[in-house]
Amino acid sequence: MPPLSTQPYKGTRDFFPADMRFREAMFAVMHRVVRKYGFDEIDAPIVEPIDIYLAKTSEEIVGQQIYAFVDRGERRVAIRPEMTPTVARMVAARFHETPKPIRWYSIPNVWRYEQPGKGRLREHWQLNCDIFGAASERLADLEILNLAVDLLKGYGATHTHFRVYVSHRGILNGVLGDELKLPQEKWPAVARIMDKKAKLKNDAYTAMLDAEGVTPAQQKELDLFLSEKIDYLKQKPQIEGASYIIEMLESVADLGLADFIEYDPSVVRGFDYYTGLVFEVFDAHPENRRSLFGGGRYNNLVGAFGKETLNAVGFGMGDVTLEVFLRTHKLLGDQPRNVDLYIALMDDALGGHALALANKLRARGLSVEVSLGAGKLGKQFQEAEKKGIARVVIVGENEAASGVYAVKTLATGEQVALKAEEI
RNA sequence: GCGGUCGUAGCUCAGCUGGUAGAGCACAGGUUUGUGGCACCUGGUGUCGCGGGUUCAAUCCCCGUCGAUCGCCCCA
Repeated sequence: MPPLSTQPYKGTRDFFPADMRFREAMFAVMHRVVRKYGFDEIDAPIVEPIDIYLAKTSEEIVGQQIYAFVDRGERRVAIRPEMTPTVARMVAARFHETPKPIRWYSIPNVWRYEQPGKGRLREHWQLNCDIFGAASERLADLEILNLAVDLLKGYGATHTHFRVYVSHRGILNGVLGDELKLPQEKWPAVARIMDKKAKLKNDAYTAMLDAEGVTPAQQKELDLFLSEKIDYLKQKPQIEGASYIIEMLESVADLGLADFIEYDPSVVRGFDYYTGLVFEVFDAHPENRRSLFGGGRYNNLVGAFGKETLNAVGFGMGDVTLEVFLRTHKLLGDQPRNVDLYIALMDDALGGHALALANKLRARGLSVEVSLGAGKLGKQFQEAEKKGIARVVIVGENEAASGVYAVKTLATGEQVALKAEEI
C-alpha cells in the first residue's frame, strides 16, 4: 500500500494552530457584534434530507454543487450547501413557542462541489444572521443591512473598504417583464449579461443581448435602467420594489449609512427563494473587487415546512472571502498565542512540584505551560520564546525549597524573585 | 468544466537542450552541565507529487493522474 497522502481533501483546509487562532479571531468579532443586536446562536446537523434544498435553493447548487448520497436506510440526504433552509426548518419546528421577531445566527460549515479558487473552496464556514416574523419587514431589512455594515466595521473596516449594493427582486422582474415585455424564460440569461456588463466591451455586450433576441428599443430601456439607477425608479413608481428601494435609501441615510449602502440595479443573487430585498457586499479594493457576501428577504421559505409562514430576511458571510478581505486590507493578521507563563524545570525530580505550582497559578486564572522534561535552562528559554510566552518561572531546588521563584521576562531579561501568590 | 503556470529537504527555492541533488532558513546536538536571543562546530533526512513511457541512464523529454495557483465558464 502506498503511503497515504497528508493533503486534506480538495478544496478543504486543515486548521493548524495558527490557522485556528485566525479563524477564532474572525469568529470572535462575529459573536461580539451579532450579540449586540440580540441574536441567539443556533447550530444543526451538517446533513439534511435533500428535499429541503430541492424546491428553494438555486437549481445550479442542487444540480451540480451539492454533496448528496443515499444512506443505509435508503434516505436521500445532502451535506448542507447553505444554512438558510435549515434555519427555516428550525423556525418552523418551534414556530409557536418562539417569541417574534426571531433573531438567530450560526456559524456552520457548508459544502459545495465547485472549482476551488481564490476566495472559493468546497468547505467554508459561514456566518448566518436571520430575522423572522418582524411586524415591519422594512425595519427588519434595515436592521439586517445595519448589522452587515456593523460586522465589517467590527474588524475596523470603513466605507473606503467595502460597499453594500441593494436592490429588490421585484425590480428586475418588473423591468424585464412589464417594461421590456421579455418572455420570462429569457430573464435569467439577460440578467446574467447585465451582471457582466462592466466586464464586457460595449459591442460584445450588445452582441450578447442581440443573441438573446433583445431588440434595440429594449436595449435602450435596459441601458436607462442600469445607468440612471435610482432616478429610473423614481420615474417608474409602478415597478414592484421601486418605491421600497427609494424609501429604504432614505432610511439608510437617516441611520448615517449613506456612505456604505447604495442601489445597484444589477444585483441579482442566485437563490430562488428571495422575494424582496436583495443585497451584496463588495470589496472596494481595486485588486479585490469581488463580492464578499450577500443576502436578502425570503418570505416563503418557512411556509414550506408547514401551514404557517413567517417573513424572513438574512445573509450569509463566508470565512474564505472574509479572510481575503481582512488580509488584503490588513484589518486582521496572524494571531499570537496567548499563554502567560512557562515553567522551566531544573531537574525532572522537581516535575511534581512544578505541576502543583502550575495548578496554583491556573486557579488564579493564568495560563501556564510546564516544561515536560528538564533540559538546559537556555534551551527552555528558547522554547518559551518560540511558543510566544512572555515570562518564565524557574523551578529548581532552591525555589522548591523556599517557595520563592525566579521569574524572568524574556523580552527584557529582567528577573525577579516572587512567591507563588505574587506571580 | 476549459486553458496557462507550478509541484525538488520541515519552509523558501537553485539544479547549465538527460549522467543516481544543492543553498539559505528551520531543526537536533555541542562550544562542560542554574540563565536564551549573537558567534562557531557537527548532524540527518529527500522513493525530485504519483503512475506509466522513451533511453545504457530521467528531477530534466513524452503521456496520464492528483494537487496548488491564475484566467475563463459558472456562481455566491
